[in-house]
Amino acid sequence: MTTTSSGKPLRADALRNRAKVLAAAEDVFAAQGTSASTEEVARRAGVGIGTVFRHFPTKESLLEAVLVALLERLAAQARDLASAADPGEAFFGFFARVVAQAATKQAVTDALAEAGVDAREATGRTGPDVKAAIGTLLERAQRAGAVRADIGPSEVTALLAGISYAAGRAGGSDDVLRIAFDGLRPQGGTADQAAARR
Amino acid sequence: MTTTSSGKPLRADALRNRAKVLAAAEDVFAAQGTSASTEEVARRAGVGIGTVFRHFPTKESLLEAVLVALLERLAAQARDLASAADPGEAFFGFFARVVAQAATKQAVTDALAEAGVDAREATGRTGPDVKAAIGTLLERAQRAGAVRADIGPSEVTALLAGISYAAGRAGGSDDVLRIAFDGLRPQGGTADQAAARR
DNA sequence: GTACAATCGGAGTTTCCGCTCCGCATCCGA
DNA sequence: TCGGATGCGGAGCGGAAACTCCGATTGTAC
Repeated sequence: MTTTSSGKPLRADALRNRAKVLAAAEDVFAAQGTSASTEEVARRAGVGIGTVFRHFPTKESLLEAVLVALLERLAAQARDLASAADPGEAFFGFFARVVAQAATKQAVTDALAEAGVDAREATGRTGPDVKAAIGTLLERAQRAGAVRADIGPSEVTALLAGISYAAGRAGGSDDVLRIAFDGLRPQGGTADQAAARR
Repeated sequence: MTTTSSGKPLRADALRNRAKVLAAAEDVFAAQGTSASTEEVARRAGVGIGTVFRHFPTKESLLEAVLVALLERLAAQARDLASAADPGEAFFGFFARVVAQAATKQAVTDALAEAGVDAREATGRTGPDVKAAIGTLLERAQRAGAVRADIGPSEVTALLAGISYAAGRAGGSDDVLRIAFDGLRPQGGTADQAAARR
């Protein structure tokens, strides 16, 4: 991450500017949505527009870089929790934390959706990372009996994106989260069986 | 809905064109997302751009009209199911139907989100309609013991929006739907749940 | 049938935004 | 310290999309 795509080492100031731009982009996109203008990012970063476009030749590539950074941070958080004492608590805690973040930062939701569908270039590389990290978190929780056994990382990621979306819009995210958690726990039987039993 | 905002009766052709524009807008926004151009809508409707802007002075107002139409249709569907034989089936069937629609029509998701937050002018009038219709559906299902008793229409609407969003992006919508349904059912109260709730 | 008003159509205007270009500033190796 | 290479800044280009305006057209009352 310290070189350009052509392999040349970057000058010190260029490296600094690249970081400034990335941080500013993250702020701006989080606050105003992904349709915020590149000029706004440049202003926030305290650099010229030309600088932004030199480091990220396309607005799409800038967005992608921001999303990748978000996803990497998510993956790191998930990995940190992989060795927690209580697997169930680790899994649900991670879930809740992501949703809480998404409530204010719309970009997180987009990032999660992106990770689910990928099709993008760079996210196609970190997307699986997130899914893998969530996967181990999920597996441990399942082995501990805290989470139902009949779902995989894809379903969790999709649900995460959906609940995050809901939390970002509506106010009462706690209740929705509770419903999702209950749905994720081991069920007393299949849907039909449960219905027949009552 | 047959007069302009100034109260004058509309000419017959104007009325026809207005309907054509609305239908075309619904199609276009469903297919290409809400960022589709007004010109595209006009082309699809077979009218000039000027006509579109006369009936809907702003793109936002056009979008709003489309969303209101969607919400009204949703509310009508919900009301029709309010007298179904099996309240649980009615509730979950409605839920599944909405999600299935959202998988292809992104606009539905936006409409639901809009209904949850409103803040808009016209949706502020039909949003409550949807919520009320869902409310009766929910209440009957709750009284029949098919849905947990500790949630209200707001939570259902939010969850509906979130799951619809997830279904529209990721592929495996069935599994996510299953998780949501299980979360919506009355909870038997596993040891963990009982411990967590108290 | 006629006249008038309402409506239509679409070229043109305005605004906004992604992106380029190139003279100037800054860095860094010798 | 000095010179070449690298990076910076921001005016400006190109195009897309929302919205306006007015002559042509069409519906409707009499």
